[in-house]
Amino acid sequence: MTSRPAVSLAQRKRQLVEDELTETAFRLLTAKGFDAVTVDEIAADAGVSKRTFFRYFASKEDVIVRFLADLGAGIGAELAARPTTEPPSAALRHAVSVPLAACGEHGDRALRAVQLILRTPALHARFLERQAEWRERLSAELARRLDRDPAADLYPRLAAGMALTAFGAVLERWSDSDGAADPVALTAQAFALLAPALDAPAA
Amino acid sequence: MTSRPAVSLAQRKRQLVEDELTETAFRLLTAKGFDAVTVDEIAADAGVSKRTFFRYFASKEDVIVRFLADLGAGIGAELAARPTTEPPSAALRHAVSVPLAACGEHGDRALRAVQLILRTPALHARFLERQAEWRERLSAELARRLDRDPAADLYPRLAAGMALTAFGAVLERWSDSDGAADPVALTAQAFALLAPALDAPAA
DNA sequence: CCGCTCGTGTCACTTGGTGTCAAGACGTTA
DNA sequence: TAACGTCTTGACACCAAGTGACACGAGCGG
Repeated sequence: MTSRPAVSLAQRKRQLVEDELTETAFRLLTAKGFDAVTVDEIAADAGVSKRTFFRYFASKEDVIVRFLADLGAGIGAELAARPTTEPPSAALRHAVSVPLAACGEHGDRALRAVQLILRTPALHARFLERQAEWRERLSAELARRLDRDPAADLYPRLAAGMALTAFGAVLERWSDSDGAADPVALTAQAFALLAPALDAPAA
Repeated sequence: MTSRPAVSLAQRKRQLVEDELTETAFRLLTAKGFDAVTVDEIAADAGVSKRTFFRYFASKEDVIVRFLADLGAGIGAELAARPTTEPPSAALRHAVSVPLAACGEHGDRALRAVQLILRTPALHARFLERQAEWRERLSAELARRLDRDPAADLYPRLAAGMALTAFGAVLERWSDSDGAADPVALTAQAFALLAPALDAPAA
């Protein structure tokens, strides 16, 4: 009777467990603080074993950070999708705006995740690690786009770093304002400041 | 007969233990890799107990990272020492050059520390954490210096981020070149690229 | 000489994280 | 329906990073 589902039952179960784990972790961690909650506690509360928790997440930090990490992972691809005619500052601004805008829309959930991350050293460290990965992708994409030699030329690396500096600054402002500030507007401001360096004629 | 020493015996003993621990950790970690060495091993090799190790260092990462962290901790102070008449790009360049030049002079030791840090995720993460602290100091100092309101103005935060982006990029190049590249020259290049944004007329 | 403080070692403990294995749920085929 | 292979899970043991408590000994002041 029921048509064969596009995703198997097993896959849906897996997704269910992951969601439950994320949900539970989120609730407990925001309520009690990162260090005051053990993985055992999260797992028990979600109705699975500790071992299962680690089959879904690489670390305790991962549950929270993955939230943002997934958003930012696409930055490199966003940049690649921008027309080559666009000056770097505009292309980077658009690439960075995508995850930031997504944050703004996700509302409360994303806000609390960001606040937790920025205020918890362990989470912040993991987040910075992810950013470093994004930076490498961005840098490579910029080098390709502008046909620069990334081994001899500092520009791609610095431009990628500047874009992510803007990203971090905007995220911080947004977090500190409890979501009141507009991420996209802040991004525009930041890139207006960076543009003179980003778009300077080739050295 | 011997005059009362400026530093007490106890203090010198403490320094001795710390140096021995650092030395041992450095040797073992660079030889076998970060994950392949336990704290027990380092402590035993240095002739103390694991407990003592943790009385000197907050974590396994700390032994190595403190190396660089101590260098960079002074960046904020360096900036404060620069004349106010200097444009931001020059002042920041000098502030950042100090620890970088120190790296270049320390020779092999610093180089291997940096390479270990940049290639080991756990160490890299801790290092990024430290950098975030430096950035806050730098940002506050810039705001004071230029009389900008750090709550409303993105400039201090972004400028500090740019300076540290340059710092990181130079460190990476230096590390990848096995110490062949000149850190100070690289820093000059980097800041030449950033200057148009750093020194842009006030928004 | 006595007592004090400080650094250290020992021991026990918590917690993050992993390897292993056996048991159950599911999909497939006969 | 029965049998088979795969995937996921829980239970258990285990390792290593940290931490707290306490007892011991060396140096120092009275």
